[in-house]
Amino acid sequence: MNEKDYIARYEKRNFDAPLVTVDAVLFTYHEGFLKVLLVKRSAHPEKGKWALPGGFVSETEDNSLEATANRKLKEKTSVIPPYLEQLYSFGGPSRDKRGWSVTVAYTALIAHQCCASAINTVSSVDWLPYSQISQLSLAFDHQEIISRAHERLVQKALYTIVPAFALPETFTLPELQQVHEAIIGKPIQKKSFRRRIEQANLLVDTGEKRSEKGRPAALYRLSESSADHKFIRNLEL
Amino acid sequence: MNEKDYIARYEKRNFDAPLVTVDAVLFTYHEGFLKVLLVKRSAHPEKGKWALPGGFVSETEDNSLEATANRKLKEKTSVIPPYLEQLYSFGGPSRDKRGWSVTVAYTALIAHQCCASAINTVSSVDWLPYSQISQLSLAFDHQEIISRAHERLVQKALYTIVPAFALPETFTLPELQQVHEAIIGKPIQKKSFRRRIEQANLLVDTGEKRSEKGRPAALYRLSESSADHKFIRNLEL
DNA sequence: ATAATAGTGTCTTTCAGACATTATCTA
DNA sequence: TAGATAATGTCTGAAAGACACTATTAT
Repeated sequence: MNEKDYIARYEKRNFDAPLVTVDAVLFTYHEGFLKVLLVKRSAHPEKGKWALPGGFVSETEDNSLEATANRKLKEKTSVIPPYLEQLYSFGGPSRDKRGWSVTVAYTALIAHQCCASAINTVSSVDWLPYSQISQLSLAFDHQEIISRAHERLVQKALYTIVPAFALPETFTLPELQQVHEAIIGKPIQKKSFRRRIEQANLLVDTGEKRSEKGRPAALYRLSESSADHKFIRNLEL
Repeated sequence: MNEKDYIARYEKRNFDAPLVTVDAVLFTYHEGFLKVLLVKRSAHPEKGKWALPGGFVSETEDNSLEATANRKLKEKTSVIPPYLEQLYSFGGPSRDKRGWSVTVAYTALIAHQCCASAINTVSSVDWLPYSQISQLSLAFDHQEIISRAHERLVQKALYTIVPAFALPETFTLPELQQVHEAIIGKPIQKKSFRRRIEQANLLVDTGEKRSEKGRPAALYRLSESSADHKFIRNLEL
């Protein structure tokens, strides 16, 4: 038999396959806190519990796993996040009561204001402070997924400026530092933080300033491909 | 309907689900070369092409994705590798002609001698130098998976001593440096390499020496949990 | 002027790069 | 002793930590 015939006769449903879902841990920064987007489950299983936004891969709608993640996030926030990165795949016989399942988890970042309206209009979707999540009873193994996502985000905060995607398009350096500090959970030396960003040319000065109390701060935006930049030396943890 | 009833009535086969496989990029170091284990496909699809060791998740045999990876590697090498880490999941409608598929890829490392006998006895499994793989026509998207695995291994070589798992349990420092150099593809300063390993206490001196030509080199083994150690500063690329 | 916040100067510390030097083995 | 390889000494340079200092706004 040649390959063409083999493919023609192949029947997926003759084989037992795990369930495949995609889940996203969407972080933002708001009012001093690192927050995670959670969705209250309206259907079985785990009905009524908070869970990560996500769901089954659609063979017709999705051209990639990333597409599934973006589609699911858009359903809940009405926008596609500016930063999305695959985190890890979790699989096993008992993480979902329906049977052997795999979820491909993504980490995403977005500015809080970007989807504030979409979220405030429904009660089943909300931002929860990361620090409080460990006290909740989440669906499936989502507690573990979130903690793994946070772990990785901490690392990113030490050698990239990826956390900038949790802020609006323009932001001040003190704001960016606050995000980093909220993520890693301890203060950073202002000088070290600014020096490395300047030397690597990761930000573009918009020329504008933002003033609240005290001296106005310069407003920056991310420069081209600065999301990919890795410092060769980490900040101290 | 309560959750129990829902689960009892749930029928996976009513839903179309992607195929789920696990593939492993198993690296080793031998005779100056970084090599990858490949398997010649004996069945459709992609029959006759070199491919990564891997296959479908078995809902009955496997308790996790890692278990699938280890099972598949053991089938080919007769041993379970000392280092196994999830790399990335690749998914899409066209990477496998049988339909929308997901593969969870792992990176693994093992000493060459560990599985030399199992591999030499069959012609369908072999170590191929990493540098030659890009010229082969591999099955599925395995070319991309290998190149992604290598990318990650290069990074690991710059801030961990994970490459030590490509060597036997005891090894010399010059050997370890050679592995790192084979991975990153350029020479490393001997002093820098040794200094950081010594300061972080990552190796244990066995007290023995190995002599070929010139001064005998001390034999070391990995110390407890040194696989998890991350240097805060990378070596130069 | 004072308080508040933004931003800089500069000294110290840490650790990798460079490369010369010494040590220990075999032939 | 010469050649080979292992291991160390030590100076330089780059970048982070620490923290004092200056700058710019509002009241």
